[in-house]
Amino acid sequence: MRRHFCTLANGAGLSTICGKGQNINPLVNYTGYLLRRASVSVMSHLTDSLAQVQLKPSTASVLLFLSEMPNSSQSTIGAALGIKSANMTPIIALLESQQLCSRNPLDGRTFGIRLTRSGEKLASQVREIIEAHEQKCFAHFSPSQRTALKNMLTSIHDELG
Amino acid sequence: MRRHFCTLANGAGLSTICGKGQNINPLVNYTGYLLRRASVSVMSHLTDSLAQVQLKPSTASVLLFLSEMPNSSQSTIGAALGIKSANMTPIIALLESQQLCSRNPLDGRTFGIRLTRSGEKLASQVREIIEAHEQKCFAHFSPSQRTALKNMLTSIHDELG
DNA sequence: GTCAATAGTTATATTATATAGCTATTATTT
DNA sequence: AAATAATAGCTATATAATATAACTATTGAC
Repeated sequence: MRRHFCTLANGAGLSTICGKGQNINPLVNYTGYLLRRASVSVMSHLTDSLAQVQLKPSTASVLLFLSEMPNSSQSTIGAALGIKSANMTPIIALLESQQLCSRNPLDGRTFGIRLTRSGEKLASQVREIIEAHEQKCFAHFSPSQRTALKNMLTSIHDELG
Repeated sequence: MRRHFCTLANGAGLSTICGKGQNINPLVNYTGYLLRRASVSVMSHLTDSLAQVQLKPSTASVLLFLSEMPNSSQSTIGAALGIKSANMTPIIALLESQQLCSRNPLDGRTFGIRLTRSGEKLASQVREIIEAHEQKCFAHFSPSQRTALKNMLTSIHDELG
């Protein structure tokens, strides 16, 4: 079920150089392009990793969020994860239909969402899967490099916010 | 036409800390998550920027590629940019329908794609738009930080390739 | 010359986004 | 307290970027 995100000629990566020291892909000079390509690669690997528990990345992110922030409302989850309420609805509906969470009214229009026992169990599995996934994607960086990377990625998001 | 990619509560960024020094979003510990969020923010800004020339990011990337690698075949473009041939077809068809490129048979099954005069002109505009976009997204980093970031993003992609 | 690989196309599916419009409820403001 | 605004959630629907599978025609290899 492996996605073929890397389709560069002869299976080469973005850093591939051809004969005369000239790059195959002129877009690699753009940081935004490299960010996008890296993200697609990592998301593809994540999708594959999560397939063993039949979760999509977005659903898994909600599950993990709920595991650490129990009884959050849909709007709180969406605000934190950048998921609009219109797109939150089917995610929660799916989790609920699989008895992974339940909805408890907080007031007349708001529900607190809680993971069930099996929801918590699945969240633990997801945590393990993601640890391995992160290992695979980023283990070749030193701790200080990883910290620097995380800070830069955070600031990119915040700068555009 | 601005997309609302940042929907965090009170408009806060990923680095937001709440009362007790505890983070709102437990997922920010994952590098892959931060990479994804940063990429979505940047792509959203790019989409908005390219709207003035009525191009989508994928179409614009093909245009830029062709501008620097003229007479490439669809499969070559796709291999370099990570676009499958099935998805390449409508992109080239669109560019051709707008007289931005032309297809010249290289042999019985392969076409070399060349930008037309107006295709080259549009590519120049795109280059300017992207320079400004990159400036907006990454100007707050020092040159050495930007170099480090680009190297890390490249290695992430290559590591998974 | 046969067979395998490649270039390109078509049709279609999936995931993550987005908008607009709606109801019901809660909060604010006179 | 009544009127109005804001919020929570839902439905329907659209778009962009992926993906697969099946197909034709052509080229390359043994």
